[in-house]
Formats: sequence, structure tokens, C-alpha cells
Amino acid sequence: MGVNLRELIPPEARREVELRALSGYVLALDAYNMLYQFLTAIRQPDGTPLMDREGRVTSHLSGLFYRTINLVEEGVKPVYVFDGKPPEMKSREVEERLRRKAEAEARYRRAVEAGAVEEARKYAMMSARLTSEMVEESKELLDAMGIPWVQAPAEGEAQAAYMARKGDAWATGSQDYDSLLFGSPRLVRNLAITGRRKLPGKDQYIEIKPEIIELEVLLRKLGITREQLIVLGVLLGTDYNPGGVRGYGPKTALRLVKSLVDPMKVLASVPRGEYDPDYLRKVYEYFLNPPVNDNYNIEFRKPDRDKVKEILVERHDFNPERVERAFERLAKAYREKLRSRQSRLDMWFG
DNA sequence: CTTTCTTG
DNA sequence: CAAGAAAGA
Repeated sequence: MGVNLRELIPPEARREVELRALSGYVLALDAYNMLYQFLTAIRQPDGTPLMDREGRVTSHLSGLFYRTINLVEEGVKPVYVFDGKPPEMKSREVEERLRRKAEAEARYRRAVEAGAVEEARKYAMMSARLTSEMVEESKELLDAMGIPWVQAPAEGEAQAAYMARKGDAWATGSQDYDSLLFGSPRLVRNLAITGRRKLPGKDQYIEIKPEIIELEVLLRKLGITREQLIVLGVLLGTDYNPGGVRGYGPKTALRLVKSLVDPMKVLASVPRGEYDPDYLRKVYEYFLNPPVNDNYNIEFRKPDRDKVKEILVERHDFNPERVERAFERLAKAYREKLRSRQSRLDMWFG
């Protein structure tokens, strides 16, 4: 879910770009966020995901494989960052998610029984769960493709933001805004190829392009500091204090944060009894100083055709011709865009 | 979601 | 060729 920042980000702080504009940049991508999106989106009209002959779900592998190839073909250098153990502070949110999934599962079964196809799809998507097997196999596929990935000790968004802050990545990539609170200098959203997205509940589609949100620009437009942005997030709600503080929407929260420059004063001003200011302070400090891993290396290796085929074709019944064709695109992109240290200029002039 | 097929 | 529908596993 992530922090409730959406409505607070002014349109002027969002910059729409073509995927090509990101050519040559390392992007630290929130793997969980992306795999989860594939798992929910890649389904038949009735909600059934893609599955191999043994009934194992493969939607996430299909999405990861084809999207990664599209990215590197455009010169983008993806590094996938995987979540570690969620912090204790997240347990309430994690439990709530589990509860919602169970609820959606029941509704899904009821919809299937009733023959309500569209409804079945909706609840199938809501009940989708990323298993540890799916995560491990995604890492295995990335290894076979020669694409680097990094294991975060805790939150992937925190690790990705750290890598971007250090300059090892140009930006973080996720649909969520948390990495901005964790201090990422740039966030890229909507990292898809197909610029088409279905409007929820309607049969309409709108064009979606990647968008860049620059932290410095965002802070300037809002007239606040990063510390104040974190407090703003806490007022509006994060995974660690879901729901935020009652009575605060985007406007009131921004006004309060700006009127009391000292972040601690804002957190101390919440109604006692209902909220624990000490806990909120802990959340604030977590965003400022999360656990991260410093021992990672971002190396793009030659893709291994046999391994890719073993995983996708032999193990999971992907179509051999399709995989072969896509692999060829990957191999070519590796030679032309990833191998050796290519500068952004090389990327533009070929 | 991405690719491939179908259609105007 | 572009847009929409269908398939992918």
C-alpha cells in the first residue's frame, strides 16, 4: 500500500517522459511491488492466472521476463531490490492485508459459483499472494538473465533509496511513494512499456507514460524539508501507522507541518490517548534511518540461454519459440547496451 | 502486463 | 498501419 502521498504531489512536481529518456540509467526497482503487479494483472478475464501444467502460477515470471527485456532494450539498467524481513512496526498493516486477502478469497469463490466473471476477476486480483517460492524463482530467473538484484535487510524501498542516494542508482522505481520518504532523490513511476491502462471499474483506457518525481523539486513546490515530508506522511498514514492521524487530509496536514517547522512539535501535537507520539516519532526515525545493506554489487552479466530455457520452457511450459525470440532481444541488448561500462552518451549515439 | 492475432 | 481483441501458461 505505502504512504498516502498521492494527492499531495502537485502536477508540476511530476515529469512525464518516454522510456527512452531513461536510457543509460541504473534504476533500483522495487521487486516486490513489480512482481505483485504482474501477479494481479496477468490473468484471464475470469481471474485465472497463467499456470504451468502442474498448476503452478507463472504470471509473475512472464511479466518479469518480458518487461525486463523491454527495459534493457531501451538501454535502461534495472537492478531489482527485494524486501527482507518487514519491521515489527509493520505487523498491523501486514495482518490487515492478510485479513483483506482472506476476505477477497471468499468473495472470489462466491463470484465463481455465481458465474460472475468480472467480479471473479476483481476478487482474484485482490486475493493474489506473492509466495516465497515465487520470489526465489524470480531471483533465479534474473540470475539466468544476467540482471543484478539486491537483497534488502528490511524494506526494499529503503534499500533502493539508499542506493540512489549513494549514486549507485539514478532513481528508484516503484508505484509507491515510500522511497521519497526514505530519501530517494528521484522516483520513477509507471515503468511499463504498454502505455495503456484500464480505468478501474470502466471499460476505458488511458495512456500512461513513465513519470519522474524529483525529491528536491517536490520539496520546493510544497515549501518543506524532507523531515517535514516524513511528518506529513505520518499524518496521512504509512504502512507503520495505517490510516494516519484522524482529521488530517492533505491540506490540513500540509498546513500544520508548515506552521510548526519543528517536526517533533507536530508529532507531539496529535491527540493523546488516540495516538502515541513516541511511537510516531519511532516511525519518523525509521524513515530517516532505516536498516540497509551496503554489501551489494550491481553487475550486468551475459544472459544464460540454457538456464533461461530450463526455467521457463522446461520447468514452466513457456512457448519455446517465444522465449527464444525474447532471449535473442535480451542477448542483443546486453551486447549493445549493458556490456562494459557504457556511458549515457554511448547509449544515445549507439 | 506483454505479445500476437485480427480487423478496418 | 493503428487499434482492439485474444492469448499467454
